[in-house]
Amino acid sequence: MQYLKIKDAIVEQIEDGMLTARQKLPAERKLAEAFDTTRVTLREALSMLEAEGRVYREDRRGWFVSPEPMSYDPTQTLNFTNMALAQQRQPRTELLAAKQVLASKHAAKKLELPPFSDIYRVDRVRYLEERPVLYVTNFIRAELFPDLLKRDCSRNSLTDIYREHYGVEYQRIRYRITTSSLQGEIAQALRATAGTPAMVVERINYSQTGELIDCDIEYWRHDAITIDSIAELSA
Amino acid sequence: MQYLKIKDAIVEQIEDGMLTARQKLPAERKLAEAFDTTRVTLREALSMLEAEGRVYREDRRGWFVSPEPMSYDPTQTLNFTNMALAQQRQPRTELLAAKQVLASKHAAKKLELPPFSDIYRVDRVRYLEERPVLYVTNFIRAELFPDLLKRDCSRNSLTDIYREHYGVEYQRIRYRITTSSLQGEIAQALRATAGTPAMVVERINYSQTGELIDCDIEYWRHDAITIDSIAELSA
DNA sequence: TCTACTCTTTGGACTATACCAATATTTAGG
DNA sequence: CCTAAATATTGGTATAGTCCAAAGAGTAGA
Repeated sequence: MQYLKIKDAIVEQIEDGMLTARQKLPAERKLAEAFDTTRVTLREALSMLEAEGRVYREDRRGWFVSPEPMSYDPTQTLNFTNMALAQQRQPRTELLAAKQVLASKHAAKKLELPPFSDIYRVDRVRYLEERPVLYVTNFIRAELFPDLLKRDCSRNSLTDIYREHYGVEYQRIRYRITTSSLQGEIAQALRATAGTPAMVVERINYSQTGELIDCDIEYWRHDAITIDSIAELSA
Repeated sequence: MQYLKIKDAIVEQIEDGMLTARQKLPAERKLAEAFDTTRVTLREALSMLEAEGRVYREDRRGWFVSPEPMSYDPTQTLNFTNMALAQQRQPRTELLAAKQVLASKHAAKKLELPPFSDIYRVDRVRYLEERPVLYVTNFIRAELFPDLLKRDCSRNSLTDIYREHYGVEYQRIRYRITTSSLQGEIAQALRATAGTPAMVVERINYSQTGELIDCDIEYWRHDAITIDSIAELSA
């Protein structure tokens, strides 16, 4: 089982600091030669390291050393930007689309609305140190936020807009965490190869008055995140 | 991209009910022939389905259709058995080892104890419908539970023993969720191939009096679980 | 009927190679 | 010096086998 040795060798180089976070590994053909094996076996080893979250790849660009994951507490309202800054990371957000649409079956169900209701849909990609790590889609009950899209969604966080312009704040969050893999446009937006392991966080958010506000689906590159939280039991 | 067609064909068969939960897929060689391709490509497709959580494999035994994941709320004290029963699933637990050991560096740190302290270590494998899905290791502060190992750990849940014999209950839980992959003994115990995607849940549990009781590391087959919880924000 | 041994099938791992399209790099041109 | 076109490199996908050890099935013996 030769790929174990390859794995270990690469892990050692990472831990010894020969390879540092976000650094590109040599080309597959070069690595395969260095380890005296074929690309197939080499890629087997790399895929395993990818599953462990030690390396990641960018589609057709190569393999890179994974940086430390960001710690994420779904029970905090802290938005991505503030969460990142609190951890001395460099966040950036790219707005892909913000528009009013008719609710899909899936979105309508999540928002507890009849099919084809008017909702807002906001798609964003979020970066850490210029690496795209998160693809988020928000579905928002339109009737709660008239003219939401006239606010500058590309510069302000949604939670800030909710609070400042509509007096609405998150009070209760239902979340679900699953593992899956990145496909299609989402994979592309994250510069990932289809099939890259992912962590999926789905949240449904309720306001102070118990009203359902919005829901979001987050696709994280799985090595970029660790969920970290505390639960108090009321017993 | 032929493996996409293979994926879709298999997904379709699952969704049409031709293949049902826990059913074994045909042998790789048969499938490869059926799709007119090589085993390498076929395995590529299967690995992708594995990453998506639609199929799983048992080491050297073959590929199977993933059943519905179990929903797991880390903020509930419900132990595995009750959680499973509440969801009409059939749980079983196998005790691998329960012994008093000297704390490893890692365990000592988690338990906030000096190195080489006396602790209990309990290793268990948990099954759903006779499929091994979870490998748990508990590290327990020995001084809080004299003679714990004389109780029947193989028949009773740890939380029950804590409560009934020592009057200790969980009050606060710190948890961390990561994705990784199964390796070595853990993979073996779960009948998994090394490298199988996994969800890792680490918990540190505190009692009513705020005292650190124990911690546990849970390795889940990633397709067997979805984390499902609610957070109330105190704002 | 149950156990122990044998044979066959199957998954895991690996070699060697090939083609294509998207990158990255170099070169030529304004 | 900057831009655009030509070229080289590289990752993604696929073919066609091979070898091995574990698992499963079948068989013979107690």
